[in-house]
Amino acid sequence: MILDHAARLFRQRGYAETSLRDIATVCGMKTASLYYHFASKEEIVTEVLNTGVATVSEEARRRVDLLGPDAAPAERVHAAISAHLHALLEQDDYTGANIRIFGHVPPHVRAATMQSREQYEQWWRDVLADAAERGAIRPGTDLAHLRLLLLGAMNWSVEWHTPRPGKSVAAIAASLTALALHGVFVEGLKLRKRPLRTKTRKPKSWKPSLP
Amino acid sequence: MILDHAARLFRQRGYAETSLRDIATVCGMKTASLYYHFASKEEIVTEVLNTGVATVSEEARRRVDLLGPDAAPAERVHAAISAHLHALLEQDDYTGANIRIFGHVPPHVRAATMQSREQYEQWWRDVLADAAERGAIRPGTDLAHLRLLLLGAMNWSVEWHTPRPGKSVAAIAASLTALALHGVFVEGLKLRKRPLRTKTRKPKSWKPSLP
DNA sequence: GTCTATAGATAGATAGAC
DNA sequence: GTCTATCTATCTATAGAC
Repeated sequence: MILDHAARLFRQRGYAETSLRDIATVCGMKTASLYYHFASKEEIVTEVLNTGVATVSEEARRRVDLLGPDAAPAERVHAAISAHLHALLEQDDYTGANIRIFGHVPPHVRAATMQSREQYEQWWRDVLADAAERGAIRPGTDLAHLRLLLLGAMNWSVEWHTPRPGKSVAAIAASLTALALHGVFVEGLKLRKRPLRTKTRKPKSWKPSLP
Repeated sequence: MILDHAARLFRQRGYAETSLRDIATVCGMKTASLYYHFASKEEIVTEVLNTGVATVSEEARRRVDLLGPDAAPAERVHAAISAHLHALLEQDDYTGANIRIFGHVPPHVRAATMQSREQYEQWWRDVLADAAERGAIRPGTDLAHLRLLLLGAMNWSVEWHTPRPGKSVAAIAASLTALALHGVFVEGLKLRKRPLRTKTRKPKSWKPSLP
């Protein structure tokens, strides 16, 4: 399918960096043939963007609804995080393309795909507001910041995650859920004194990876 | 300064979406004049990217070092988060441009700016590893995930933050630090029963904003 | 449905006058 | 240092044959 190839290229290279010639080539055809199926590059990218939101939105709703209406808020948040990351990193290329190129498409294309994005964002507001109403979220928490920071932590993973055996997306979801639930710091702990060092830290070799 | 204008346009519009003509225009000159100062568009973007990393790196080290070597790990992490967000959203356009376009520049430009990025990333590893060694981080925490998720939550803010009176960057830093330290969920709580509803949730009007 | 051929616009980059 | 003029490449898109 043409859109599948387009989504993959957009996710990998970006919008402006992907020409119709590139898309046509991986589809095994010439540039002009694309115009039998689509009116313009903007029509192609609009469909890719909308499909991307639909994919992650449906997956997230499905996974959360599966838990039933009386599941613990923490379970619901974990399901939402897990589903979002799955759609973004494993399901197909549409959601990842949306996240990577949305801010780089022409303004009227952004406007045309904004509404579906907003609806999905609203669903996240509802999930967190529901948890708060049920008393599961610490009073005083800024729910808007919480939502934006969680979505940011997830969305940015398209910049650094590379599928590898032993590096499961489920583990990322578990890490982020744990972070959201109870953080990572030990509190009320008597800190160990900083050990004396003559050198800074182990200059151990590290693999290049974003960011 | 030419690079200042270039950084602003790259951050606002993206790399491919910003032409040398655009940069020249806001500089009050013609395209050809840029070639007296720079050899190519790639040279311009390389300098912008490297300056972006230098800015955030210097600001973060400065802010953390200011606390002294025996400051509590939580204080150091808060300073690091606060400095990163400040550089990204308030200081100038270089860091924001780096975050937004790094994944969209030609591969050899990415390679040429990778090293400074890696060094800054390594500094974050050191900050978190130091906190862990001092016993401040819950055992079993995946430090690589923690770093990537924190940087993601921060970096993604370039996609949604718009400077507005009453919406301080310090508040975002406080929210993320609180999230990292102790999370937002109330634990061991007897959950309130979900209130019965005839309709879903308030369909209240909401303002468009990313994501 | 896919092709060849090409139009029309715009990009990065260069030559040379001032 | 900045300009005008221009080169060359590439892009989106169209026309029309098969």
